[in-house]
Amino acid sequence: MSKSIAPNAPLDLLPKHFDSKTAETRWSEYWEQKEVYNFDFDKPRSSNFCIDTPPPTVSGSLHIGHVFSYVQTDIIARFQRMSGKNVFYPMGWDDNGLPTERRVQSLYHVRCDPALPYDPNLELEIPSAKEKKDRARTISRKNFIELCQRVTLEDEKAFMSLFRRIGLSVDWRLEYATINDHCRRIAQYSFLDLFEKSEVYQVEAPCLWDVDFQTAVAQAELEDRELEGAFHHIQFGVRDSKDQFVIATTRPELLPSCIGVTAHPDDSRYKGLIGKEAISPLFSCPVPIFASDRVDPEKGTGILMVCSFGDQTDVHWWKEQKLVSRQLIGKTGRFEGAAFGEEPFPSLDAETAQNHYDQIAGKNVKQARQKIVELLSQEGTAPVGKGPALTKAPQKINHSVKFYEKGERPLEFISTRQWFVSLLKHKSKMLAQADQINWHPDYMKARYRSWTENLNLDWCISRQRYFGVPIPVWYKLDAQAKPLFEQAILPALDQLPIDPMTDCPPSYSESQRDQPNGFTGEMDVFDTWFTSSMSPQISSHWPLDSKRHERIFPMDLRPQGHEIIRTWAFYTIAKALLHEEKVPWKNIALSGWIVDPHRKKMSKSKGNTITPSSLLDDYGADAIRYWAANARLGADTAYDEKVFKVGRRLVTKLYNASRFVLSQKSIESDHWESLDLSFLCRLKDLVSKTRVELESFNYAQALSEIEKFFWNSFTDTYLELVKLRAKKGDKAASSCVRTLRLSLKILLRLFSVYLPFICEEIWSWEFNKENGRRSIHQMPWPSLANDFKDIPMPSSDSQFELALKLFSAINKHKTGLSLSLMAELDEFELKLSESERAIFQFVLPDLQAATKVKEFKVVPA
RNA sequence: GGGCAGUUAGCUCAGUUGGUAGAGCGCCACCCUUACAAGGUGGAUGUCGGGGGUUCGAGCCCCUCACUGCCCACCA
Repeated sequence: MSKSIAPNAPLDLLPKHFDSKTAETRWSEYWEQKEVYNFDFDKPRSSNFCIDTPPPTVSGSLHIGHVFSYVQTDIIARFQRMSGKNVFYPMGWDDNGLPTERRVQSLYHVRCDPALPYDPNLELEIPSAKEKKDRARTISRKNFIELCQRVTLEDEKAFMSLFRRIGLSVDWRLEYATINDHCRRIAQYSFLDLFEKSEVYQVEAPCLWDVDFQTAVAQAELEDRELEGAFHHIQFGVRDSKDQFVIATTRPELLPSCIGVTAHPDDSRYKGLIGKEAISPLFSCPVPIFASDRVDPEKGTGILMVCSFGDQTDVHWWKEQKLVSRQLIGKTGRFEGAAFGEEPFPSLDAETAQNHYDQIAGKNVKQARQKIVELLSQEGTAPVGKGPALTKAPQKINHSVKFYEKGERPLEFISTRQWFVSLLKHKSKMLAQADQINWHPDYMKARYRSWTENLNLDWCISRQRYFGVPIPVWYKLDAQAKPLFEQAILPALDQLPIDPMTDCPPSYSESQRDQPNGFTGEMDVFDTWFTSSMSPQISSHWPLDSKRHERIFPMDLRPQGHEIIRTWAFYTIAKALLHEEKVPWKNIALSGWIVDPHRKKMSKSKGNTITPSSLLDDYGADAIRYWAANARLGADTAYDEKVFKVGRRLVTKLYNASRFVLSQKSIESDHWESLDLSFLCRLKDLVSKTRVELESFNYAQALSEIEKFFWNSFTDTYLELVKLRAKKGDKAASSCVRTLRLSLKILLRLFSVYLPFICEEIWSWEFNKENGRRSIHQMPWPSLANDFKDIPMPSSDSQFELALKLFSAINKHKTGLSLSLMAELDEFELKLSESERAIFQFVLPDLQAATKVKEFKVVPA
């Protein structure tokens, strides 16, 4: 604990320098021990301010971006707390999901194989680089999950220690991890509730599929990437005719999956073909030719092949035209076997088709493309004529291709059975919900709107992965032990959380698992957003504790990054709507990004991140917080170490000025000097202004005002003016010493939301004793009613304004003459307006003392 | 292709309802001054992205163009 210092301590008793590192540890422990940030569960909703803290993905990487946005939220939390709110400020860890799986796979060099039995004695060491060159070891799902939990536990500790070090005023009793029992219970209940409301469904249909991770993904997780591709011009024949036409495709390898051909209904070139059947080259497969206004006659050759499935439009045509499916690319991204001449692969020349396809089967997309282009280039492959079906050399183009945001190969549309949440039918409600939320900055709402308006797939929530919350469903098996997916068995609320792979459904016994007429457990887990979209309810314990829920939900503030509006914000709004027809929060604050000097977002994958710990060592937590507080909401910030230096300088100045102020002795008196009151008047304006700014989340503007006041008005002017008077020991001295102390007391509280460590340190020297030894962070925010009561406040700060102006003019004069500011001047001429002359007498004594001017000659301006 | 931001001093950024362009850093000069040399005082630095318009007056309002970043769409 900090050594306690008597009021009006001589300067030399106060430590000369501020040791930020020891102060950070000391005060973090103090706040924890004194429960300074604890939420009071007994208070009514109206007195609470609830924050839906983003649970960071604990994937091992800590970077300066984490510090940036979390500090911004902390400033708002601290302000609300000092404004009298009972602040609910939890911290969660988003630990389940792919980032953790990937980390475990690479750290331990393992892969999960759900078919393997659990090995309770598995001991894994972190392998050497040499061992990592061998094939990865396969382990059971349960062993794999245990490894994930081991890794995330370590990561969570590192995150927690960073967050404590930067002084987040989190109530750590409210900590959660999205894989823990409580979160699994809430996520699974969410599913049960949606199931009951018929807002979830399962369907076997073409879904977005990542062939590397071998899982379905949702529309929100897509990313377009610009890739080099090529238009391949391929000749098709027409059945019972000598006609031919040429399609253009970037995916020639899908030729064996061709299920149709389409052109625009108004395209005169192809009008005559509509309704006929096209014959594909190599496979001689007859497919219908139909018209569609989705075809752009300008693009390619204006006629194209529909495959199962090249893209979402193919899926659309497949459904619309009731085409057959000729899915050939399997879940691993390789072409599966097919028998040509049999349904669904008819062929007018089955033998040749099979011969061609045998050269494709087993290949991945890239290899298959190469092979098929090679085949199409052979003479005689054209359905009409004797040339190659590939009518000309491929034309290179750049086009955007859909990827899973974490994936490395383009997504495929693959038909699989997946669970979905209905969203498309709620679009208009989803848009209306957004209008009930205040967006900061306001223009960010447009991103939510455009995403919602353009949404074209329901939310695929099932993932074929391992480290996640299991979908709480079992299925009945028929007499052949085939699952009856439409006969889902759901657990009761009080059974949750469950794992259908190890838990048994009600009224069944474990011996019936996977047996004829028994049951089978759902293997899939939820999309991680399915759990994190419940973060407000995870905190409010819906539906388990309705009293708590009502006191916390809807929350007051959701802070988050603008890149996850379409995921986290969107899904959270959706869940609150579907579960309770409510909005999850009143406000959403979107923080900007940290960008590198080239204005690129800092991210681990780009390798341009900065680790916070060395910066914290060099500049101290308060200085780092100062940097974060400088950026407005929504605005991206260039990483610039100069700002840390400015922050450190502010901390030092605050420390030194406070040492001076608190070492001044004063006598009992209620006398106030006019100039002192004038200065307080200016401070009063600052107090009102900053409150307004902070209430609307404009922490950066408020800081700039406070800082400006502190440097220009307080340390550079007022303090210099009264420095000598303060030592006199009379009534006038008492007035300025009380003014200094009051100002400091107010300024420290204003700064405390930004610089909690230095402010607590200074507060502990003396002010804490006046208030029953409370932390500065438990003090009320400065207010006109409390801090200025019993002080005869003037109506304006004109006297101080004049003093500031004259003091600066005299300093300028001395500097111009290369004189020390302490140099004496015999005479100085002041040009004053009439109103200035009227108040000059109140400014004169301190001005004279501070400037050492023997005589002022006042002339009219 | 549609949309949202941004473009202000060498750098990073403020600029409230239209009223004589700002801060910090950097640079230069001066000052060892009893809270602070991890300091202080002062100085120089701008066609406010280009063009047009409204207005007595535009960094701010309107139109237009350019560039940067992002969001969304297209994806044969």
